[in-house]
Amino acid sequence: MTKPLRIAFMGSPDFAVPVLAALVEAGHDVACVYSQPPRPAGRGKKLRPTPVHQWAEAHGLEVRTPRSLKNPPEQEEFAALNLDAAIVVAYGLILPQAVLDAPRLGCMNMHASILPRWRGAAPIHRAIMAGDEMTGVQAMMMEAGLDTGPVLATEETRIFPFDTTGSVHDRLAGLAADLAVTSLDGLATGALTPQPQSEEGVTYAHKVTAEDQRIDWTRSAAEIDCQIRGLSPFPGAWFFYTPDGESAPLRMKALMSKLEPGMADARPGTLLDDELVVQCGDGQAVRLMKAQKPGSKAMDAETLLRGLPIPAGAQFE
RNA sequence: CGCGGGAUGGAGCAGCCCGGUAGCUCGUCAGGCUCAUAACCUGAAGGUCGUAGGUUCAAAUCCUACUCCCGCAC
Repeated sequence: MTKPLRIAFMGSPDFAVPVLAALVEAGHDVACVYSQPPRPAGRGKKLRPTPVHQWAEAHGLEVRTPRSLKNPPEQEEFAALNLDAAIVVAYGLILPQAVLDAPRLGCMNMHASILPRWRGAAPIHRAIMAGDEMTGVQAMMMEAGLDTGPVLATEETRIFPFDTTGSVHDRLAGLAADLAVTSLDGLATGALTPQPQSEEGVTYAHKVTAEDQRIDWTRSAAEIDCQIRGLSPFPGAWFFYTPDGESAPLRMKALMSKLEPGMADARPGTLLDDELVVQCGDGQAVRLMKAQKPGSKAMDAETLLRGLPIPAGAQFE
């Protein structure tokens, strides 16, 4: 690094924490950390500060949690920080033009996809659910549009058949931390020049909704496998299973899977053996490697079946 | 006070409604069988039944409070 910069960090979830930590580690002067306000979350509706908020506080950094940056007083306070740059990672608030323009070098965003594919809120989930084989992180300069700005630097990584959103999330967070430091450096020295995004191949990574989470066993095995891994460990793909002699269906979460050969004449959702191989809609099948039943933790298939045997021929819905 | 489920040897569960000597599937250890094995056979160790009180001749089981965990909602 040439010389320390005076920066603000804006971020909220776990993904952003390693980036903040790396910037602090690199010796930059973090004048202020912006994060989403604490919200009622978890079981008893307790107010919970975001992971970035907690980390910043634990490390003695000033934290601001405005509900919005649209009002002038908030923008003036931001401008008064007299920043070289702001680094934004999954902050969750829209930055108005006045904020984007305030830092001397502008606002740099770390995004978890190869743009312009998967602009928006849930790029990792969407990339895995769509069956993408490659993804990555990018450093880009922010504009008014949603993830439309020119790109400074890219770090790619493969998505393997055994990857989940959790594993890719962690890998990308590490890459993002390194890339943020080098990109900020390159931006300051002029070694890196922002390049406009391609106008082709634009897709949007919409937030994961309740409809995305229910497994439809008539879909293809490949689609279901991607859905399960793309929603693992959070929020989890699920289905219903009603054990023999029970009236109430169990809401089961599927958290890891892999493709298996199916049976031509089996109905989708049928168990082909007593080890959680489930027939899907295209004649193929998926094996559930990790799952969770109501009230308990996620377990690997063998452990789950020890307490809850599920026989061949059972039906998932 | 948002709704509901749960806590039982190392792991996953049953037993609780209708109080009365702690059970299942695994794992571990020892021995056996086998060319051999994560396979099979035999045996053993291992639990103050989440914590604290209460009711009772007697509490895993009934009552009260608390702690932690899970799902939904958010």
